Amino acid sequence: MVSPFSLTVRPAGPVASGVVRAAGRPADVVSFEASLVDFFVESAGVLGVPKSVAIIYGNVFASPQPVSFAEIEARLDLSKGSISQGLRLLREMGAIKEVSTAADKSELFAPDMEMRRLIQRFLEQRLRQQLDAGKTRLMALQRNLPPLPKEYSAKLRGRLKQLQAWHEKTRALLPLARTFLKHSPG
Amino acid sequence: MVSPFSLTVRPAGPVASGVVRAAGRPADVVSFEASLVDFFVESAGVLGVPKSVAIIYGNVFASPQPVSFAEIEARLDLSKGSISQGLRLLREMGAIKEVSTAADKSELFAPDMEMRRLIQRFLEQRLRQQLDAGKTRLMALQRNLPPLPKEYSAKLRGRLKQLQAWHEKTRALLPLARTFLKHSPG
DNA sequence: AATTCATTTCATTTTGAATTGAACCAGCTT
DNA sequence: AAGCTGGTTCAATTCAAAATGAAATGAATT
Repeated sequence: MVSPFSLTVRPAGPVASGVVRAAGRPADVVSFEASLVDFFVESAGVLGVPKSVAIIYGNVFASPQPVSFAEIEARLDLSKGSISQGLRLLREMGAIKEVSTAADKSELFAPDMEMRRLIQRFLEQRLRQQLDAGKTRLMALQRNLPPLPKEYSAKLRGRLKQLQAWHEKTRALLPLARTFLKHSPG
Repeated sequence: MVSPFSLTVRPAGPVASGVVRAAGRPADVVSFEASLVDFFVESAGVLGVPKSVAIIYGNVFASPQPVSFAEIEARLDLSKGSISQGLRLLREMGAIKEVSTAADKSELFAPDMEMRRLIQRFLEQRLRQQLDAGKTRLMALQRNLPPLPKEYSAKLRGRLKQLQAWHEKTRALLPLARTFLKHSPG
C-alpha cells in the first residue's frame, strides 16, 4: 500500500469506443481516428485522466491539421463545457498547445509533441510532492512512537524503518527516470 | 496522455482522519495509530486502492500483534462486508498474510513485509499487461493508416512512431525497476 | 454601445465506484 | 438437528467524480 513505485493501472476493460461522429468523412479515416482515440481512452485510466479528456486528446492527436474548438464539438458527443474544461486541462498538462494561425479568430490546437516535458513536470510536481509529504509524516511518526512493552515498540520501529526505506528507494528512482527521459524522442 | 511511466498520483488532500475507535486504549497509542493510518490513506490514492482498504491495512500495519477480524471491526467504523472484502483484496495483493495461531478459531492477520513481491507482482501483472495490449493496438493502427494526402499521412506516421517509441521506453524501464527491487529490505 | 460569436464558469444532474447490511454459508457446540 | 460464531456474498444505497447546459464573459464587428 505504501506504493513504492506509485504506479497505477486500472483494470482496463475492453474499451468504450471513441464517440467519433462521421459527418461525411471517409469511412477509413473515421475508423482510424476511432481506433486511435480508443487507444488513448484505454491509457487514460493509467494517468488518472477523465475519459472525456482522453477522447479530446485522441482527436487532436489523430488530426494531421490543428483542430478548432468547433471541430472538436462537431466530431464528439461532448458538451461545450466538457470540451472547454478538457482543453484547459490538456493545456495545463502541456499535452496540447495552441497553434496561433493569426488569420482566424478561433484558436487551433495541436498535440504538444514534447512529451518529455510533460512527463517531467508530472514527475516533479505531483509524485515528488507526494513523496516529500510522506517522508515528513513518516519521520514525525517515528518520533512519536508511544511507550509500549519494548518488544512491541521494537517491532513497530522496525516496520517504520522498512516503510522509510521504501520511500527512499522510490525517491532514488526519480532522478533515474529523469535521466532516462533525456534521450527521448519528444 | 500515453503515460510513458504510468505513474498516477491523485491530488492528495489534507487527509480524512483514520476512523480509529479509542475503546479504552492509551491516548498516545491511539493517536500514533491514527497518524499511521492517515499515512496509508494518503498513499492509497496513489495505488488506486479504496480508502477503506487503506484504513484496514493501516491498522494491521500499526499493530505489533496480529489482529483478528473482530478487532478490526471493533476499532473501525466499517461494515463487516467492507472489512471482509478489504481483507480479501489485501490478501490477494499480498499485502497482508494470515498468521495461523492454531489455537483460536478466528484468523489473525499481519502485514506481509515482503513488499518486494507485492510490487513485483503489480509491475508484472498489471503494468506489463497494459503495455502489451497497447503495443498490439498501436501496431494495428500503423498498418491501417488511411489513404490521405501524403503530407498528412506522413505527419500521422510520425506521431505514431513517437507513441511507439514511448511505449518501448516504458517497457525498457520495467526490468530496470525489477533489478532495483532485488536489493530491497522486503 | 449594441450584436454576435467563441469560449468559460458553475450550479445541477448523471454516472459509476465504494460501502452497506441483510441474507446466506460453513464449521463447531450442545 | 437446532443454535452459535465468524465470515462471505451480493443487491441496494450512498457518495464523489465527471458531464451537462444555461448563463456569464469578453473580444471582435458594425
